[in-house]
Order: sequence, then structure tokens, then C-alpha cells
Amino acid sequence: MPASRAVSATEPERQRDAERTRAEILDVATREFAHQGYAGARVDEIAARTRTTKRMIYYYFGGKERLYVAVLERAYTMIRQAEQQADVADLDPAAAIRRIAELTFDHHEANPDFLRLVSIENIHRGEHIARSETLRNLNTPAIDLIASILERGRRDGTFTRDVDALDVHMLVSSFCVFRVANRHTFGTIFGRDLVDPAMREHYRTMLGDLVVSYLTRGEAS
Amino acid sequence: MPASRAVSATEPERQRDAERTRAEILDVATREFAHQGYAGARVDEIAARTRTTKRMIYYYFGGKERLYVAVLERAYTMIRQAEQQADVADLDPAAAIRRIAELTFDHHEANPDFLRLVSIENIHRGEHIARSETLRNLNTPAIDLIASILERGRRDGTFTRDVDALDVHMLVSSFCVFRVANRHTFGTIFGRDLVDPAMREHYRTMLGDLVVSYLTRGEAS
Amino acid sequence: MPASRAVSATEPERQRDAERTRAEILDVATREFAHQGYAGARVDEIAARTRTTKRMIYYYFGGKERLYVAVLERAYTMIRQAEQQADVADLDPAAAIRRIAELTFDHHEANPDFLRLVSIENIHRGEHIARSETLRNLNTPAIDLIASILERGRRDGTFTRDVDALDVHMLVSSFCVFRVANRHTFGTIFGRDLVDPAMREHYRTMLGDLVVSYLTRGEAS
Amino acid sequence: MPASRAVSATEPERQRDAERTRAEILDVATREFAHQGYAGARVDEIAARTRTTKRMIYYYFGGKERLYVAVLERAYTMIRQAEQQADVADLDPAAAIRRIAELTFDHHEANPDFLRLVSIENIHRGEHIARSETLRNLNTPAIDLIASILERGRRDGTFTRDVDALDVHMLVSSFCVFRVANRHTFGTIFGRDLVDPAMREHYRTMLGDLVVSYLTRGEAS
DNA sequence: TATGAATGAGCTTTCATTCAT
DNA sequence: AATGAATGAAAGCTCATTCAT
Repeated sequence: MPASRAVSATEPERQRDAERTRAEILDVATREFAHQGYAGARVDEIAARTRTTKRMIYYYFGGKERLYVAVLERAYTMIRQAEQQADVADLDPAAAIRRIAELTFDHHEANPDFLRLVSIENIHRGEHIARSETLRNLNTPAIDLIASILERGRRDGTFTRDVDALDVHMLVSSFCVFRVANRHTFGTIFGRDLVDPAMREHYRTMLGDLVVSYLTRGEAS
Repeated sequence: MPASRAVSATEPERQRDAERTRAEILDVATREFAHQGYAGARVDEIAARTRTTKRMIYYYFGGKERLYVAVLERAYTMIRQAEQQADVADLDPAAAIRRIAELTFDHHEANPDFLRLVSIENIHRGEHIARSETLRNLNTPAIDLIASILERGRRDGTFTRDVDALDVHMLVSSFCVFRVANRHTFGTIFGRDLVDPAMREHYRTMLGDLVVSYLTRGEAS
Repeated sequence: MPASRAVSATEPERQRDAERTRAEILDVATREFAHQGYAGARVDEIAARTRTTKRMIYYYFGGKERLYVAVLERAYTMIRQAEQQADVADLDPAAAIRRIAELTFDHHEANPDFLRLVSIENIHRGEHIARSETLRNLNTPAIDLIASILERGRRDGTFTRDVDALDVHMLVSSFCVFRVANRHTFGTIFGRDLVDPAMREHYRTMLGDLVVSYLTRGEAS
Repeated sequence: MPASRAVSATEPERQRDAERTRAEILDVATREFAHQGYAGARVDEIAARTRTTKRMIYYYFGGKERLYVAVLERAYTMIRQAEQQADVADLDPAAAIRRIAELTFDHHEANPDFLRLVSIENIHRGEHIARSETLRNLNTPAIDLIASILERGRRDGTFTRDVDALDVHMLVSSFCVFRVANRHTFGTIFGRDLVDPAMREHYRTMLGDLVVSYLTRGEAS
């Protein structure tokens, strides 16, 4: 039995309850915003899928827009935490950069709702992300990691092309984001499901090849 | 009397008027849907930005959703027409494929609203595109063109890697779409405006290098 | 049978209907705002007392605040029209000014809701009245009329005190407004109903005496 | 330790604390009700401007309406105390009555929030004032004072008109209340700020002249 | 005596759509 | 072919109040 706050709840229990309720609202809201867009999402609907009421959403978050920002903040924060995990210290530069690309690939495939939120936020010209202190100040360890791999590769002669870490990240993101975020229109227009499990290894390898080819094929093209 | 279509308009004149009104509504609706999303767009607002009334939107298109589909259909059709223009017959394979990539690059940069519509449609799981006869049957000459270039390149030994035309198209699209469609969140998070005119040549060249490196760096990686 | 727009309504009939509906909403809203205050009035309640729906209030007036402003505008405009009626040309100055005072007295007694609206608007620091073009530009013929009477009275020696027309108006208004607007608290605290019909003549005469005494008793006090 | 009411507060200290909290709530509530009206005032807002919480308002007063009544009761009581101060024993009747008028004038000018509360209570038909034992039984020494002055004046021949003390009070109140309570609408409509400091002496003198003229100009008008 | 968390009821407003010619 | 007026349904939000210690 989850019990929650039946009969008698101590103060710490209450706080945990509150935290759990907040988290539950965020979970549901994430799904709802990701699937319906900001304007299309309904506060009523979010509330209905929760064990609390609509009123609580306003109590905890203050309004639809602020709930949406909270959703964005949590989503980005979770992504950043995942990125911290990467450990490529004992891989040679090419393998390391391939590893990084594959982590992004895996991550984006596993988190389509996050990509939907990103698309939605871009439709809104990044207004909310820009206004959020939390999101504006998000540190981006991934870039530093890429930079250090590139540095190593350049020093040992693996990477003959001088490429900016941010551009590598952009390249990898483009590929991984597009595959997931644009799968529907691409699938309908070109008749290929980019997220078909049968094609997974193909695209995962393609991405690595792409990045490594680009980095190892320098200036002479 | 202000004339225009008062009292005595010949039948063809009336039809031209009607066509012009339809087109005007589509123009405004395209902007509005692209900028606000499907749910965020307002029929009232679209009507207000038109010289006609809201009632006409229903008269001509039947409703918000059908107007949205009409917008998508026109947008995709116009894009396809643009793609037909590409003439790369007298370029060597590497230059030709680079040319194709750059055309896509230029085109997407010039049509951000189209990309917004594509993002929006993907948020809606491509439901509308899938239901539209017109869009489902859109022919895709671009793929054939890429296929023929790849064929030429493979035959003359330029392209050492065996790559599917659709994958090349996807690769190019990823890059070009991401740069424009995700510029806001990317800009805020990483502090770089991907569409900064000062960076234009950099990214345009990068894309060509990327594709050519990938195609010319085969199997051995 | 009022018929209204049953079966078939011609265009002018429709317009009359619309005008009547607007007027009906304003009537009910006037009562509601006057009796409950701006914040206390309920759009739902106003709609319920009307033959139309709440939606129509928004259709015609655009919102609660704008309905309130429309109510104020109409109320003030009606008052102004009533003031135009005064004809005191053939009365001697003292009788004329007494007449003016009595007209105000009668008018305020007959329109307690107007005075309530004025009180309410003063609670809101006259914000709405100040923002309304119509109300800011209201002409005030009453003042000119008073001015001309004062001028006549001064010239013929009736009025020995030099008094500003606006101050006379203020004096008269004070008395008439207070009697009606503050009757409830005054009644409870001092045990006298200022609007008791039995006292009507007493106060009406008192007002005239007050004004005339003030004007004819000059500089020597 | 910051002390105050931590751990070891003696009983009288606690009571003083409670009294101070009550007073603070009343101060804030007075401002809030006076400025926003009864319905427009927000319990949340009142709490926020206090060092206590919203819960305390319910704890001490029981609800919004009862807080409002408490505000009215305190406001009227304070006013009565001020009126007790008047000492006109050694002034001749005309000077004395002028003095009384000026005291009211000064008092109302100094307490616009009180007048706002009175207006608001009149909007509510004096319902709360009527229900309050305290307010219904408020004694009104001012009237007795005026009565005695009038009596003196009549006896010594200064006041030739036989006027009721309550009517004198009403006359004085009208003028003083209107000037402050209706300043906003009057200012906008007639373009004159009745509370302009530059006009203060003018209106203060006018009031005295008004009352004295009325009282000394009898029956013969 | 004191309080943070929660909430039912109801508020103003908006939106896509249709009516009636 | 064209249209101004009307509207049901539901959206986001707020408010005074009480619960549970």
C-alpha cells in the first residue's frame, strides 16, 4: 500500500508527498506538452492524468506557461546529467569521438519526448528557454569533452582536419535529432522509417563513419 | 463606385478574384501556422490579416484543419518545384553532390517558415501529411538525381563508399534543417547563432566537405 | 408579440435588434455594477438577467472592463442630456440659481444608480473615466449656464459675493450627492434617513437657501 | 537568539504580540479595502503585506467579511475620538461653528482612506455597519456640540435662521466628503483638482462662509 | 497559539464554428 | 458566390476558505 497521507503523516513524509506530486505533475505535463505542443496541451487534461487536481498545478507551478518552463528545465537538466556519464578516457581519439556520437544517438532515440519539446520550444523561438535563468546558465560539459578528444586526435595525427568542438556537436546532433524528430514527415514523403529497429545499426554506424571521415579527411578535399 | 467585383464582373474575372483570395488566405495562414503552431494559430487572426473575413476561410477551406492541410500541400508542392531546378549534369560527381547539398542549404535557409511547418507537422506525428492524397503521392525527383550522381561517382571511382541516395539526402537534410529549425535552442544553450550571416560560408562549406568526405572515405575507416 | 427575429428579419430589423440587445445589456450591467461594484459584479449574473448569453457581452463589449466603461459613458452622457433641458432664461438670478440647484437635486434623487457608479469610479481613482476619450471630452454646459446666471446676478446687484461657477456647481453637487450616496452610513450613524420622502421638501428648500444665502451674503462675513 | 516570542514569552508579552499582530493586519486591511473595495480586496494580498500569514487572518478575524467589519469599526471609532478634541467654548457662535467646519474639513482631508471606506460601505447599502453592534451604538458627540453652538448663536441673535444641528453637520460633511471622495471624477470631468493644495485655503474659507451665511441669513430669503 | 498545504467552486475569457440570409 | 451576426463549449485562472497537525 502506498498509504501516502492517510491518517497521520509526519512533516518529512508530507514534504516527500509534495515532492512526489510535483514530480508526477511534471511527468504528465512533459508527455502532454511534448505530444500536443504548448498551445495544444490542456491544463485540464494534465490534471486529469494526475492524482491531484488542476488547482494543484496552479498551486505548485503558478500557471500553464510556468509549468511548461519547469518541464523544459527538468528535461534539459536530466539530459545534462546523462551526458556527464560518458567515459572515453581509455579510447583512442577516433573510437572516442565515435563513442560520443553513439551516446547522443542512443540518448535521442531513447528520449523522443525531449526532442519534441525542443522542436516545440524552437517553434516558440526559444522564448522560454531564454527567459529561464536555469536554462540560460546550463553548463555544457559535452562540448569540453569533445574538445579534449579533438585535441588528442590532432596531436597524435588521427584528425587531420581542424574542426571546432561545437561544430562536431552540431553535426552529431543534426543527425540524431533529425532522425527522431523528423521521422514522420520523412517517412511519409520518402517511404522510409528512420527509426525502424532494423535500420538502427545502419544509422548508428553511418553516424560514426560520417564524423570520423570528416575529421580524418582534411584540408585536401 | 470603387468597382472591383461590384455588379458587373465577368465569370473569369470572378474566378481570378476567388483564386487570388484563396492564395492570400494561404499566404497568411502559412505565416500564422508556421509561427504559432497548429493549435496556437488563430482563425480570427488569420482572417484579420487578410482582406477577407473569417467566414471566407470556412467558405473556401471548410475549417481550420483543412486550411492547415492546404497550407502544407502548397508548401511541399512549392518546394518540389524548386528542387526540379537543379542542373548538375556537367559537374563531376563530387562537385555535383556538393552542389546538391548547397542547393538544399540555400533553400532551407531561404524558407524557414517551411521548416517550421515541417517541425509542427512532426509534432503532430505527420497525421495530416499522411491523410493528404496530394502529399502522400508527392514525387521526389531529388532522390533520383542524387542516385544518378552517386552512380556516376561510384563508376568513375570518386566515391569509394557505397551509400544509399536516400541516406545522402537524409544526411544533407539533417544538417540544413537542424541549423535553421533548432537555431533558437542551440543558440541559447551553446551561445552560437547557427544562422549568423558571418558563419554562413563556414557551414555551407562544412556541409559539402562532410558529404564528400563521407562518400570518398570508404569501407576502410 | 415582440417577434424579434423569428422566421425572417430584414436588415434594418436586425440592426434594431442588435441595438436593443446592446441597450439591454447596458441596462442590466448598469444595475449590476452600481449595486455590486466593479469587482463584485459578475459577468455571469449580468448575462443571466439578459435575454442573451454571456458570450454576447464579450461579442458586443469585449470584456468586463470595457462593459463597465460603456456603462459609465452611457450614464454620463444621459446625465448631460438631462442638464441641457434646464430653461431659466426668464427667471431672476436668485430664482434661476435655485432652479438649477433643484434640478440637480431632483436628478440625483431620481438616479441613485448613477451616483453609485460615480462613487465606484472614484474608488478606482477615476481610472476608467480618464481613459475614455468620450468621457474626457464630455462638455459641461451646466457650468456655462451657472456662469451666465452668476454674471446676471452680479450685474443687477443680486449676488454680492463673487463666486466661481464651478464652485457653485461643486457646492450644489456636494449636497445632492451626499444626501443620496451616503444615506446608508449617515442613516445608521445619525438615525436620520436623508432620502425620507417626508424630508424631501425640507432638504430641497435648504439647498436653495444655502446657495442663495452664500451668493447674496458677500465679502462682509 | 532573536528572542521576541521564541520559547520563553511571558503571558502578557504574548498578548501584546497578539495585539500588535491584530493591529498590523487591521492597518493593512484598511488600506487594501479602502483602495480596492470589499470585493476587490484580496485576502492573499492583505496577508502578503503583513508579517503574518493568511491563516492568521482567519485565526484572528474569522474571515474576509468579519475582517472588513473590524476595519470599519476601528476606523469609525478612531474618527469619533478625534471629534472629541474640539474645544470651542471660548469662541463666539459664528467663529465656533466655523471652527467645527474647519475641523471636519481638515480631518477628512487627512483621512481619505476613511472616506473611501465610507463610500464602499454605502455601495453595500450600509449592511455591515448596520449589523455591527459597535457601530450602531456609536455616540455622536459632534452633533451635541453643534447643537449647543447653534443654541448660543440663536440666543445671542447671531444665527437668525433656525437650523437643525444634524442638518448643519450634514451640510459640512457634504462639502468636505465630496471634495475628497469625488475628486477623481470631478477632476476629470471639470478639469479642477479639488484637493490641489493651492486651493486648500480657498475651499476651507468657502466652507466657513457657506455655513455662516446660511445660519445668519434667515427666513427672509 | 499557530501554521504550511491543500482545495471546491466559480471567475473571466477565448475559440472554432454555424446561422440565416 | 458571399457574408455579418451569433454562439456552445471549454479554456486558463483566481478566490476565500479549511484541513491536519
